[in-house]
Amino acid sequence: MTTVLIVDDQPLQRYGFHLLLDSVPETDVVGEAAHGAEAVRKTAELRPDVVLMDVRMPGMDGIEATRRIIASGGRSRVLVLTTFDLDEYVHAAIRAGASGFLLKDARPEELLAGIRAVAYGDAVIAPALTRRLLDEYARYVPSHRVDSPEDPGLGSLTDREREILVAVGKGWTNGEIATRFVLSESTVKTHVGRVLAKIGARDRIQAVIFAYDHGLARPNAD
Amino acid sequence: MTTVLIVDDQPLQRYGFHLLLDSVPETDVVGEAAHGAEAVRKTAELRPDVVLMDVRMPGMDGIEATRRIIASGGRSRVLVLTTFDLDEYVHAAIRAGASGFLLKDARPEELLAGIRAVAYGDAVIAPALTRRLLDEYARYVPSHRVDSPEDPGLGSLTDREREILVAVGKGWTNGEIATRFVLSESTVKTHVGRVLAKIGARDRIQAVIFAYDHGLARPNAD
DNA sequence: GGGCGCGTAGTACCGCGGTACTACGCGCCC
DNA sequence: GGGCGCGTAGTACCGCGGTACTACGCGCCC
Repeated sequence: MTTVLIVDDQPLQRYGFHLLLDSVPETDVVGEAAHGAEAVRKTAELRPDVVLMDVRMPGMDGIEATRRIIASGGRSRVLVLTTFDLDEYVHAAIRAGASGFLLKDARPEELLAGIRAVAYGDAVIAPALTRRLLDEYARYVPSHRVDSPEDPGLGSLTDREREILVAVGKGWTNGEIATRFVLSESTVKTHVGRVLAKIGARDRIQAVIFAYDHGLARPNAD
Repeated sequence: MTTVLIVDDQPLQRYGFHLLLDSVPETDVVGEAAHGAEAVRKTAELRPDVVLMDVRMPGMDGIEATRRIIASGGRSRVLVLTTFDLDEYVHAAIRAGASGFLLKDARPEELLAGIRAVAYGDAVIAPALTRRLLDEYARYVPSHRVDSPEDPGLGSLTDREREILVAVGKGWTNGEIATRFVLSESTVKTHVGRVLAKIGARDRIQAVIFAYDHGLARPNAD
């Protein structure tokens, strides 16, 4: 039996969730809360297995409430429900320690499966949000154990390529680099292309970021 | 109708998937492959909507096959199936560009829902794997911190424009910013254009440099 | 009530950026 | 002497980025 606390500022929405959860035997709604502060208080008091948390609420919102609930150290897990798939919310909620994110328009079975998974200690994310999460994950999370022999790229650059990267880091266009280095633009493109491939950058913008992150470019006084 | 290519080295396993997918009207199995190389070839030939990809196979494994399929630029999406929830596989598969990961012991409805989501362009992850993914994500992905008060040029930006500049500083394309901020690409272009004009940048590359020089962007661990 | 700033959104257009090739001279070294 | 890394250069092609507009709803304030 999974105990659930429903948190939403709209009574009708709470009622709907309540009805749904009452319709199956494995969940038991132990309480409701209309805003963040009440959610934090009732979680401490009722110790539900799962807190079904709306994000947008007057006063303390769902993210801050999640943060406090997780920080309090209880074993209640939080399943966040968002109407909009605004990333700021998702990021903030992940950081706050939520166990899942589903969109409010999820089908009933999805919601129930989500609650089941969260109660079990797993986590769930709505498919529509997962796509972007994976993209971002792939970009930021270092690929330990797989590749990266300590210096992904930089060491494999030739002297010329490093010069080119520095020039790119200054914000110069291919044409400007060609003029300053006395090369054809084709040659510059060839070099830039190789640099991008070696450092794993999608375009010169990410190369600029790479240059800054690796100390190849340094802030000017503007 | 979603067309599916089944990739698994075990004939019995393929047979099981085939039966399952044939049992519902919305999926159509257009082929099978017994190893990675065959999967790559048949994907190019049959152009299925979804490739159901086993990880562990003799010869070219599912990860490498996924990498090649995604790199080839077709519109086939890959749903990876793992028997074990080994992290190395998950990481590698995310980096390879897979649209989803499910455990082989998933319930039939989960698998079908997964295929549906992936075909639709979304992504899915088995709840048991999501937990760890979120933890790692929260550890590595930097939070959107908007700091740094008054600054020449910077002060004339509206809040929205400053948000856009920060996003540009992360190396995001206009399309990515539009998706993450839930805006049209036109709107993003309008914002970016105004930002460039206000800070006196020629293009977004100089805007990235500006962001770094003014502390709006900060190096990540990479 | 009208003006204004802001955020949103669209159309049209063009050029730079990036990819995918091929090519070749030069110097080095097995 | 042939292979190889490197720097140079070209062609072809396409898409994203950026510009130049217009437009409109909303909230604020004179």
